Amino acid sequence: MGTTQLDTVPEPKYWHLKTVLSEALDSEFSVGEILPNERDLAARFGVARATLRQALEQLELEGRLQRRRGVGTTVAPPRMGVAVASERHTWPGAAGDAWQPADCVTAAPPSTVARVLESDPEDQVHVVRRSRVTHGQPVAAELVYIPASSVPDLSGIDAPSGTARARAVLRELARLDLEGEDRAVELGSARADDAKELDRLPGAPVLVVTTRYFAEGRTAAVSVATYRADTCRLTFGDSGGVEIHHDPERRAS
Amino acid sequence: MGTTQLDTVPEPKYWHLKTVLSEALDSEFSVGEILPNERDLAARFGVARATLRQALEQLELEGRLQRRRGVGTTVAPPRMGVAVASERHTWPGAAGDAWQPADCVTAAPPSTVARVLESDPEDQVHVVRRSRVTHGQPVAAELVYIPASSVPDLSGIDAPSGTARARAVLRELARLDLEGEDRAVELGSARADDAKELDRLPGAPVLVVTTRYFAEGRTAAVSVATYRADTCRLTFGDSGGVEIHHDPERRAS
DNA sequence: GAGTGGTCTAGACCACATA
DNA sequence: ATGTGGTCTAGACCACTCA
Repeated sequence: MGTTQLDTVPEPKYWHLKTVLSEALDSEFSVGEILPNERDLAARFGVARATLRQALEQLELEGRLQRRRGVGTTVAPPRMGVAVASERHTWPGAAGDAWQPADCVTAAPPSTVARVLESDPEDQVHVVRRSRVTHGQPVAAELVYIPASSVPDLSGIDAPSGTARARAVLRELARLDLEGEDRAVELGSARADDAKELDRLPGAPVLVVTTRYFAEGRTAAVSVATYRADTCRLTFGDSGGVEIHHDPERRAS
Repeated sequence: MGTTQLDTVPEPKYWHLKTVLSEALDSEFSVGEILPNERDLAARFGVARATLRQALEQLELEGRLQRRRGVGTTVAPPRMGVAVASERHTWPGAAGDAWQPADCVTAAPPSTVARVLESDPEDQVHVVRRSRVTHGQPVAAELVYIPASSVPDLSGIDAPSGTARARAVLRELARLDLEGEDRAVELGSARADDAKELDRLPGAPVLVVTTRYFAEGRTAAVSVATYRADTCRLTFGDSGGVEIHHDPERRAS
């Protein structure tokens, strides 16, 4: 009878915990600071460690925390803006892009890539591996799939693999007239190899950016780039993550 | 001595489980089919339910599965391509956009929004709520923050709130000359209100798209759109998720 | 070797949908 | 009423980092 209806929707403990921790992070901690370990935190809040971990996982997903096995849990800096595309379309490897070619092999593409390349899944393509580092931190790993038909004249290149070959293949690709680009972003989880390169555990959340490059009336190349979802904010457009100050009066010393 | 080094890195059970399930989904299940319940599956694979759930969670994150409390786990259809931006810049609410205005209130924006609006966090702004439905399914919820200075002449509008007011405010905003746009995409987790609108549980993974609209040399409006990360693939560029067929010969029958 | 986060277990109860 | 997924517990052991 007298039960006031305050508990209409009993909030899960981990959700409430997340809110409390989130506010504590704002007010009582600064970037880089180390939190108490999970067992202590769980005891302090009077919950099981698994419940506490559920809250921490969400905060890590949101880029508020960084957890490293054997080390501890630290307060993460704000996500960095990473420019993914500007108004100008350019080939991968164009002057001044943020990627560093690592390797190039010849292999059959995954079926999903073969489909957008409109090629036979059996046909081998060039696969250029590149990585992207920002502020001394690895933020993305990329595979560029290039059909042989897009780089017809590879006669001058003798390196069978390695960064030299990667550079050469991209240079050859750039001889085509780029007619357009097309991008898609979706959530994924890091494969074991990507995870290693991104310094995360396998299964870590990543933002997968798939880019199609059009030339000669067809899809001339496809890139699949895997960004760390915890540390990156992908930016599109000319201002690319840089703060804009239209009003000169606000640019005070 | 005789120990062959096969177990260099003992793969976690849930990871192996995820791989096995993923392959089973490809070969033995079709879209919409219901999987056995978690207790049965766990027993079948000889693991605890929590471990099985860890694998299912990853598969759901990747958009392979859909789980609903009280119902069961089903095989998800491929993610739908959702056009987020095209080469042409347009104001929110422009003719033919995919959003449906729901409401409009006046409130102080969150501090993060106030910062990009370069406004005082205390200043109230118009907040238009919109939702986006594709293939009969809610895919995104959006809040558009519009400073009063961007819609100076609201004299003709008497509706204090509701969809009528939302439409009117957007119409007024569109009188400004749009000079540019700026987008950022990052991973987030659904707030309680968004989760409800997206038919998900709070904390569900979402892709947050923040758009700045520039006019009159400043940021005239900011939109924060929250897309379901499990079902959506965000597309950028003119082809917006639609398959392109450059070669007329392939447009058979 | 001590301390951290990561994995795993075997239970229990709850909220929700459906019949 | 039954069955589903969601939450929670109290342990255990493992992999990793670092002093």
